[in-house]
Amino acid sequence: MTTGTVKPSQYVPTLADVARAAGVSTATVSRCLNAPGQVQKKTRERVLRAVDDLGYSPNFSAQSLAAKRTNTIGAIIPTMENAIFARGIQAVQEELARAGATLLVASSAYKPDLEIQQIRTLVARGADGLILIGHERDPAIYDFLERQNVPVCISWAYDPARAKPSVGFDNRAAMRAMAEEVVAHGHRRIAMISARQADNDRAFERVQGVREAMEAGGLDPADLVVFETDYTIEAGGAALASLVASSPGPSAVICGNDVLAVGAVKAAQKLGLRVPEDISITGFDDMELASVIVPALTTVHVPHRQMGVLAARQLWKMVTENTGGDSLRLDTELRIRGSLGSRAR
Amino acid sequence: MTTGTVKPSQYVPTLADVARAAGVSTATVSRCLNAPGQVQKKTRERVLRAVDDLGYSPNFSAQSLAAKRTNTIGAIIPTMENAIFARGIQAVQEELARAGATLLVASSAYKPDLEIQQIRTLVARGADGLILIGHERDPAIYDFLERQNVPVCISWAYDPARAKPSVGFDNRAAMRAMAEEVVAHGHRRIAMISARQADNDRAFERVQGVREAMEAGGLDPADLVVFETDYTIEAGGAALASLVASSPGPSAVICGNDVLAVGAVKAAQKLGLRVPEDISITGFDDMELASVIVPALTTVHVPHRQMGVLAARQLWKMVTENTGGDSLRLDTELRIRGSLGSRAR
DNA sequence: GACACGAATGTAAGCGCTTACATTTTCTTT
DNA sequence: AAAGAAAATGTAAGCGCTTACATTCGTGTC
Repeated sequence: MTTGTVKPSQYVPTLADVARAAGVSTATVSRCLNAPGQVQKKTRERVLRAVDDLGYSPNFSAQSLAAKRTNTIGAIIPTMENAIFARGIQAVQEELARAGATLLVASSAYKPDLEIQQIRTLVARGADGLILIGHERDPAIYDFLERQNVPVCISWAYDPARAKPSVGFDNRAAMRAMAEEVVAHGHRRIAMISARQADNDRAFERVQGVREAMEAGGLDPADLVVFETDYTIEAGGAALASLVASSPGPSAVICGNDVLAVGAVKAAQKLGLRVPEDISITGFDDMELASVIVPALTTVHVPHRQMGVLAARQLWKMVTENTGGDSLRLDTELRIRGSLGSRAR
Repeated sequence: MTTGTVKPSQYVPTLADVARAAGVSTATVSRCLNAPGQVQKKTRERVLRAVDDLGYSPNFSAQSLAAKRTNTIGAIIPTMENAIFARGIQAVQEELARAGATLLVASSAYKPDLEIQQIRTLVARGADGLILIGHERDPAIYDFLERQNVPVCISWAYDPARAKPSVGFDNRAAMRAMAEEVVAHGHRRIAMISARQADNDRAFERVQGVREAMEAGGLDPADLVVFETDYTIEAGGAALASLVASSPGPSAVICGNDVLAVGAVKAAQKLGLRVPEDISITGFDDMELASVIVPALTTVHVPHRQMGVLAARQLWKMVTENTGGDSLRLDTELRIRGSLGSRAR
């Protein structure tokens, strides 16, 4: 069904139209809108009425071209389809809205080159600052951001040793705590399902965390079998199937995130394995899914919303005060639930 | 940890700098970037080298101010935290990227006035077109969009009788099919957990669908108990608890979406009710959660990704060809799974 | 070799706004 | 009531780009 063909080109009023209608200069109108305190009440009312009458709304491009600010923050996340990013980014948006700024979201699908392209796009669109996930990326792009004078806040990671401030958690320590718990449950044959470490420093850090825990527990970290795959339920399931097919199969499988873990649990059950009696499985993130599944997932709780709020606040401060930012470490918490049991078989 | 204090104000090159460096006019540089065919190979190479050397990238605001287009589409969804919107919107983004356009996402938290504000913001930012969820909103805002000459495509709903083209599914028919299945399973005491109908035409349509199915099945639609609440797992659980506490309790609870249904299933189990032996529960959307939970959710499968792709394509066509758009109906499908059983008690 | 013609390039006028600076008005102060 | 200070408003110069129109260049034709 076609609802029309060619639309008439409507007239959109400009600042100058409002000024004319109100009998003032464009400067006064501009001030009415941006610094109402500077203009007399009587004039202001006249101008605002004209704004209303004409249905004027400012042109963003002109505004930011003239003012050299956009009040816009860009965020580039791996994907919106993972609820944890969606939730964190929702919090960022709400916090920025509170400060009068807008959020531009792009996703990189975990691809470094796509991420670079998105960064360039957002900067070209005049993002006043950027929220990026994880520290690791081509130094050239950091140079570019430096040159363009665009402040950056890293999230979903914490490492005060890096050049850019980060608001997040220590992926390695968090996963180490989880793995220590697994070791404490008597597990010796431990395997891990992870995202590709090469493109993802959080994944890398988490694997390191497991290795550290093994070492601390008297196990040989070289024995850790790491299966790298996509962050999807299906991939997690396939990974688990492949891990248990090997000999000797693991008694505990530590997953890089909850999505993988859910896939692993379902796959294990489909193979006739009982979780946790026959095999223990752990996750990371504590998304809703984790406590809905049976057995509930033992996982690492990450305060995604809070992280989003704090990252937004931090970055906005850097933008408005034109200062470098502070790094902020958030605490994660172990959530021990049904999917982790003591050593089996 | 503070990583810096005051940043030096770096110099960002402009078109004019590139022109000077390459020894051509700004017009030629502009053409090199936007219509390379119009400039001779030799000149083009010289210009592009200058672009590279200087690390030039165009200023978006200036560009769109001059060209009066932004190549930007805005989308306003109720929330990013519901995976189904995240998924649909991710598809929209990918499809638009393919066409060389960018997506701006805002969320309204299901609040009509917040949505209006977001619409105005996006339009002011120069969105060339808008994707909105559901048809129902203040006519004044449609007038505004008409006046601003911003094309709109509605999604997550389908109703060719409305003024704006929609790419989505028939919420009423889809839910009616689900409810007919419930009735066919012998259920007579049916209750529904829904989002607030006043603010949400999809919710309203779904309730109507259930009523139609009851009528068609010889039941009195007035007997339908509708419990309105937020779209969260907890709210779904609370709603279920309250429904079963009433007398006579329902033998089947139809939920407005999967999130509510998951909450309902968990709550029922916590109350010692077996699903579906003691009580049947159905959902809507077929999100991942639906097939992960035990028992798996009987629900209505909605092709969210495809919907996103088609809506994006439709809207972009409206924008570039400056035409009215077509409405497109997508099919939903019943997914009968473990959570629906035959009449109990 | 002069001419016409299309292709390549240049010139310059905006796009709609902000803001430094100039000017006018209003309010104090004596 | 005059002078000076402070507040309100106006003037106009950009911000960095696109694009209509003007100009120049290169080529083929006779």
